Amino acid sequence: MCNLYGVQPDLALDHQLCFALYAASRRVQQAYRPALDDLGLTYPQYLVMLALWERDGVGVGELGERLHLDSGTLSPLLRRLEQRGLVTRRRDDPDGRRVEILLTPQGDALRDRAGQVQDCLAGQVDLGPEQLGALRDLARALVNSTPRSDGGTP
Amino acid sequence: MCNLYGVQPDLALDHQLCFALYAASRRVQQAYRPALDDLGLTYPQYLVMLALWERDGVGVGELGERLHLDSGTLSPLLRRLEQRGLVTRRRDDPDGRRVEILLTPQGDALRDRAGQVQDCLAGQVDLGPEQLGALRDLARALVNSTPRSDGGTP
DNA sequence: CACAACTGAGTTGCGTGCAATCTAGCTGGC
DNA sequence: GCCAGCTAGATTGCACGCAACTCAGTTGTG
Repeated sequence: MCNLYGVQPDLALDHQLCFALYAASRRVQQAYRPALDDLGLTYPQYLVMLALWERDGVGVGELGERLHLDSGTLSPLLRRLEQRGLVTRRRDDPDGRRVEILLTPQGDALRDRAGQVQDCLAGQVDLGPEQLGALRDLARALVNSTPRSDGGTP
Repeated sequence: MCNLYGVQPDLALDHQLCFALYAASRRVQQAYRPALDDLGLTYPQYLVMLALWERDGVGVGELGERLHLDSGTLSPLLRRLEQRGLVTRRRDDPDGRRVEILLTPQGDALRDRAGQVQDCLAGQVDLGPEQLGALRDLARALVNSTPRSDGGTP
């Protein structure tokens, strides 16, 4: 845990938090994939739909704030969701720069089928509900710690 | 908050394990980025180097097994590492299909500078060592649970 | 030995993530 | 009213991930 130039600070892959999170995140995406294929959604698209089911009629920026994503990622993603008829983008606000994202009836209806997506995880992951809850809370704490600012290593 | 179909299992974004892990993983990548920029590595490239510092002279398949990545991801990544002079790929084994990945002296030397990369996380994340350890263990348990097989939702 | 089945890497296509840049629209100072 | 500066999205370029496929090389069977 300490590192000068002499001591080697445990570079082993398996001991790295970064790798554990990286692999766990992709592992969960794999677990969701079959269910999401049924809905015709990718994993990030599913997360966007989750956010919109919670509250739509928001701008791209607000959506990105909730998902920690920027317009460079969301713009093309939302275009695809629009092409599939799940959302619409309106640009007629008082503020002509804003684009409002709204669910279509189709997009809203998809919500009823989304419950089964979560059940998919339960059958595939060997962690108890308690452990999953703890993992979720820890991960959430990690996300909210010290938002993107300058890096270290001055 | 509840739809028909009886019990609605809480579709709120913030309660989802999938989102927590997804966001946490990207958050950690952001924390590492400044330090990795100094080394001229991307985050996945850094993980590959970690694996190779642990043991090199391995085939692409073995490397992928350790990292849970397939050749479709590793082949181009390794090509870039080779272009930067950090690894070499040899194809003269007894088994002519195998490609052995070996660290160059440069790639090996980079290891001495990699210690500082981990210190970068410590200053940016508001989790104690205990919590980080717990998170790592949980995430690792999740990764190793029920490897990629068929999906759910029969 | 001949040949089908298998295997290890590589390639292709598509959808992210994200930095950097661009563009259109708004806003404040004069 | 005018223009510099700001802001919200969109676009561009590059590097993943991963499914699907190709290709070269090996192995098992007769």
